[in-house]
Amino acid sequence: MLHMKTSKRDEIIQTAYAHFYKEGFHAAGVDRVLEGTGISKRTLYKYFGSKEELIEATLDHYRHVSSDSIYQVIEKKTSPEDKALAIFDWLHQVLQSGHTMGCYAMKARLEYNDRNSAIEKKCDDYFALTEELLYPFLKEAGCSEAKKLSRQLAILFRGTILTAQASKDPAVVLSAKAAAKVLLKNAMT
Amino acid sequence: MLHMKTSKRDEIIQTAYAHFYKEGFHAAGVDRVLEGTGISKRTLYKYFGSKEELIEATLDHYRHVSSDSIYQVIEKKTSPEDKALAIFDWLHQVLQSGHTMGCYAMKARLEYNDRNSAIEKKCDDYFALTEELLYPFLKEAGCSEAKKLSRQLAILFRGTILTAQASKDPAVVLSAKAAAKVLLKNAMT
DNA sequence: ACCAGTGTAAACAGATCTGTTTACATCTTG
DNA sequence: CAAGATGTAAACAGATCTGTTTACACTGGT
Repeated sequence: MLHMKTSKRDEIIQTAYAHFYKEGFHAAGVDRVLEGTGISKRTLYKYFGSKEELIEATLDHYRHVSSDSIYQVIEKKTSPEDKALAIFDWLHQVLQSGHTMGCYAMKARLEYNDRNSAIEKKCDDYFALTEELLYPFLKEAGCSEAKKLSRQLAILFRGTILTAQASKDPAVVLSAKAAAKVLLKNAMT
Repeated sequence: MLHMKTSKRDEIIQTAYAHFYKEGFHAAGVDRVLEGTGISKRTLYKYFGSKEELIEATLDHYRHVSSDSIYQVIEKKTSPEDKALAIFDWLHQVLQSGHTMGCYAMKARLEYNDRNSAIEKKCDDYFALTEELLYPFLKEAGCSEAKKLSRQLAILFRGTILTAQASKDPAVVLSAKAAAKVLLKNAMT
């Protein structure tokens, strides 16, 4: 029973996630999200108090999916340097698989800037993940000012996601990874 | 006569630009954009065939305003290295003046991804400007692979705009500028 | 068999969206 | 003054938006 509830909830989240990702948050209405799923609006509004609450849930979903996917690539690397740079390998891989929709959280962050602080927070928390992911590897690699570098690489990484989405050219990622390598090498005193 | 026409057109563009920037493109309706301006919808649809055509015009407007603003900061710098890095000074200045709405073209690009190719193109052209702006300065500074570096710095810059918008912390820009300096120095063989 | 829980389907409310059309005011120019 | 261009105001069309409500079907546990 509780299991079925959760699965229904997840079903809604996944459908909504796909629609919002492809069409945008304001552009995709709740009706269209549910269209053809056999799920009624009533059910949606039972699990989620509002469309924006549903969006928050999809951001949680994105965080989990995205995190798992990145760590799968990281785990294949051995050295802490390679683990830190693996985010670029991950992105390159994603782009080559044909996914050019960019970062879900970035879309949400820009569409709800100064409009919904709960959504803003979920996005900002997601952004913070990149820095938190990088830090221990940079520390382990023995680089000076690991905190500062993790922030710099995270900034570079965000720019890479956006630029790769716009240009649809995976080579952008290689270019950015080369820059990341320079920054990493420079921090190794 | 022609002058008045143009001024009316510009008036619409500026009002629309402000609304779309603050509220988002799908979130701001044409009615709300015109509300309180004394301009009728009929006039808007005379100058612009559709809302999306109007959005294209606001992107042109943003390109001009933004370009002029950046070059004003660049002109104060003397060395080509400082001129190349001036985009970060410009951004820092913008943020400290309280503007935290991010990049207008970035918003448009993400909101109309795979939905309107004319808008996508205007945004992509805007993004390309950064690289085109950087290139001659890097070349003049005598750095190797100026093309590659201009792209890398542009990527870093885009990430900086996004991160600064989300964090609302101008210090992010200083951190990114430091990274840019490292990349620049590294390219000076 | 019964009842509570869970679900769909669909009408409904009230707002808002893009875009058109009608009617009327104002302003310039001959 | 008269003609034409340009503008506002406002109704209108038809679609879509979020969110609520009503009515009814199914299902599992006792």
